[in-house]
Amino acid sequence: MARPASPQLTDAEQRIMAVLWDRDEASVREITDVLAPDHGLAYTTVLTTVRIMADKGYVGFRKDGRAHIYHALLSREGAQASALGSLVKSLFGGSAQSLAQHLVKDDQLTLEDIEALRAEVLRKSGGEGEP
Amino acid sequence: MARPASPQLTDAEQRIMAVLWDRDEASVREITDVLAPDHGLAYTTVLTTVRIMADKGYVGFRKDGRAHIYHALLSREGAQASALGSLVKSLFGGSAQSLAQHLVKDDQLTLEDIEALRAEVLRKSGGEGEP
DNA sequence: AGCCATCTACGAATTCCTTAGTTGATAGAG
DNA sequence: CTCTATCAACTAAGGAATTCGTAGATGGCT
Repeated sequence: MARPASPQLTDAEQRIMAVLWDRDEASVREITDVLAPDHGLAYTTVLTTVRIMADKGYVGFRKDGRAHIYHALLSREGAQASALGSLVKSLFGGSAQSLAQHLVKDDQLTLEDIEALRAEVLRKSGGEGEP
Repeated sequence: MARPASPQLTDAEQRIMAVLWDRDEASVREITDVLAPDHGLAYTTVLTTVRIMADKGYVGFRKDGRAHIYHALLSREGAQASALGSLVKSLFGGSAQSLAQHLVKDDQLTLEDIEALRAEVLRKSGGEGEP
């Protein structure tokens, strides 16, 4: 009857993880300052969230004087894959192609970007066992 | 001091919107049945959610006997752009190219898909003022 | 009418997000 | 050494979101 716990990173958690992925480790003060321009969250908000994330095992920390210095325990790639997968499924009918078309339509992918994607696909399917 | 209202569609709202976008209009019973295989939500859960969405102005409805038949009042494209934008920003450092590379790496975009994207870009930049 | 199925309405329980207020420890002044 | 200012952590509380059970209303069927 109650709301189930979120199976993947929530928005607040994502924001904080992004900071930790960018700089390997950071104090609550640093995270708050980095997030300030876009979100302007209170220090205690960030503190509470990272503490919960530590309880969940998403982040670890070491003590430096009084402060806790946090670091990510989840990979950026895994979180990206999870979030991307659920977005494709829920809003794009399971079609990654449909999502990509959207990016093109909004001018977020240039011709150069697409050539690079094409090269990547060819590299993958072309060299299939050759180091 | 409280959590601010979500600026965009939440997960539960997205699920329901996806159904309404697929079939123009639907009763609570229909939405519940469509969502059943993947999510198995109770009828009343769906009912409560669509009612809230109606309050927010996300969906409208007409009465058919006792039942309410709901229809979307938001465009699929707008929701896609909003969700995609925030995902790119939060997890991919603002780089749509990085997101696309991820799709390629996970074999979610085929060579054919990419050729189609390429054609689309060329069509856009090619015909630039011709009706 | 009376019964049954189905719908809406309401509210409880739980998680998530946010912040104010409190507590505790460290450092510096006297 | 004590007092105080500062800074970090912790606690508590409240609103938003999600889930579902229970109750009430309504229409069809015998």
